[in-house]
Amino acid sequence: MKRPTLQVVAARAGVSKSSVSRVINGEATVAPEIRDVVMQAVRELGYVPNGAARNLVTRRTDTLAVVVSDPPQGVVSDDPLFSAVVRAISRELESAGKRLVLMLAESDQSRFRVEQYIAGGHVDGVLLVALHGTDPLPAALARQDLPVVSFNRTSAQGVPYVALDNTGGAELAVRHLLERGRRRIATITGPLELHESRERLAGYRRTLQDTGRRPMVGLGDFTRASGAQAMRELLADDPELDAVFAANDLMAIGALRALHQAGRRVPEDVAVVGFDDIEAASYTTPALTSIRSPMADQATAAVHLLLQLIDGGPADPVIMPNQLVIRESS
Amino acid sequence: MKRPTLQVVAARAGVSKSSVSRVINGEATVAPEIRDVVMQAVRELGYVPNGAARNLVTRRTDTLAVVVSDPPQGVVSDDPLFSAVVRAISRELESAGKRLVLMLAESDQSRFRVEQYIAGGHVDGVLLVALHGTDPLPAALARQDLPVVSFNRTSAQGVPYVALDNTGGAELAVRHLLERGRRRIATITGPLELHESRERLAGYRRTLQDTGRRPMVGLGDFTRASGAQAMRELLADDPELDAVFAANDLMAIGALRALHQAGRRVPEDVAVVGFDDIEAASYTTPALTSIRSPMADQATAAVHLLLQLIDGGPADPVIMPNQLVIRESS
DNA sequence: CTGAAAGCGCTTACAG
DNA sequence: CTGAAAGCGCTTACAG
Repeated sequence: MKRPTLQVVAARAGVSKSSVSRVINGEATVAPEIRDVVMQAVRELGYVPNGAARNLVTRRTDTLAVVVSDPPQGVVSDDPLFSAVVRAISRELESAGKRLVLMLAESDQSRFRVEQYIAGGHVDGVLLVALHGTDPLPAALARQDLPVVSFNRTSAQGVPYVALDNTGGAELAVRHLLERGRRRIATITGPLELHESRERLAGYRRTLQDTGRRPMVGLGDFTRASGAQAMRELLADDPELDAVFAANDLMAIGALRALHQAGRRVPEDVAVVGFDDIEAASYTTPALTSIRSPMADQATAAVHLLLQLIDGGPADPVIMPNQLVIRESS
Repeated sequence: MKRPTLQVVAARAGVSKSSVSRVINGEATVAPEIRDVVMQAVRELGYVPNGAARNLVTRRTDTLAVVVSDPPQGVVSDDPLFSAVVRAISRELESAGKRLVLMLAESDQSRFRVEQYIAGGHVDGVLLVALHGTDPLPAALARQDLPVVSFNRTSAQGVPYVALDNTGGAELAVRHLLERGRRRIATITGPLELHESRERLAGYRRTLQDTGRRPMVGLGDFTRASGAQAMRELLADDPELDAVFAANDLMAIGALRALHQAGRRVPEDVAVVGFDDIEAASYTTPALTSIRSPMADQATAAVHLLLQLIDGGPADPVIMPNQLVIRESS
């Protein structure tokens, strides 16, 4: 059975299509008796406006795209934070009466599809998550003169963002290790294509440098396996190291495992600090000290910024502060 | 600057709108020279068809909704599997040229919004994830005569599903513990509103029953914290228990921690088996034995089933088998 | 405050 | 194979 249209609601209510439309859209200038008879008809017929027809004329879709631009290995979208971020975004959009189209851009082809989709006028704005520094997407989207907000800092000009204070977070971590009396503090980095990885590394370097210590850098890619691998390499390079700052918790968990296998006690022999404070950080043995990133708040802020931008408001970048959470591993 | 329409492409190419439309949609009956001149104009103008206008007439949107019907605590959407599932679905849809609208239905209000959205003709089909046994959504959606596939078995009649063999998985786990010579095997359940929780519990009960052993059931809700809590209670009830089957890995991880704190060695004193085989299972100390659920395959199968249904094909339920992965904890 | 009419940008029979 | 015309289901000036 076909879905009823405005037309048939109007017929049923004995008024014009215009009036039905006005009632549906809650316009003030409608006589109460017309409102009532229309609402009655709407209810009886189970009428719901056709979205496509409405979008076509209003040029609004009340839909925002969340584009996760992530390499195929899934640096970000396999991350436990992914759910938290998507969830927070979804809730925020929901309470604003908007919808969320999720697109993963893992390849050039899918990146192209994203652009096409956006160009097709399907969404009112775009939230970019997990960009590489060299990602072509922000620039491409900015060209479409559609509101865009990035969840990371980007190299593209004029794309507003809501970012973590990654440098500051790394400083917190390293300073904490120094205060604990650690002398040989290594770091395990995320993939260096990502801004946040570079910033966390920079924070580590700068803090060590201020105290005249030598940096020791192991390369990871934000996965547990890479954290374990980098830890083994760091131990081989300097068996005397007494602390490690991993640029995210997953790698810290991998490092804990590698340290355990190498017979090192944590924190007695080697102190470990992670970054993100995912739920799993409380459940490792020993429980992991970490830098808490307010991901949910960041997501909320990003959505707000985007909605504000869509309404023609200003778009000043936002930097979210972090917090050190001390547990057993340091 | 306004986006170009079919109209202006036609003018530029010196042909009718009909012809442009045919070229865009790749119809065979177009003269090569017309095709060329149209493609040229499309390229020069950067033309992309307006989605709303197209949807309005074709009645297809090439968009599918993924509805995560989850209580506010987020039993499922905070789960590490959430990313894996969403990711697999997204990839599969992408390769089929479809889009994904993600909706979380956490309250009656948001459930209503989901229904409205679906009724608005915005999507061609719906994939339901994480249903309670009593969730009203499947029935409500089925009434809209729109293709629906559930990621769980549902109580609603006529909603095809792709489910795990939860009962069989639980049997694998318990049988394994019995083979290891364990005598007092407890279980920690998921929230019993969820079908899968009940099925895993049923598999546990049946297997124990077959060997005449007494069931010991602790109630959890799929979170780590609940696993730890249930483990403490089970230990208080029966300090002699020598094995526990947790209905998911997160709870198993919580249980490991509680056992550690209670001074029990794993697996010497108590063997532990989880369910799902999330990545974290390999990184616990000791590494966790688990039942591997082919979540990605399940997601792929669900998408296939839905696409098939949309094309008017049959919709036979699918049950995915599980596999025991033995590690150090048992 | 209400209604008739135009129009949003496409696709699709229908002639030719 | 191509084009003119109708129509998808809405909203929105414009009269009244």
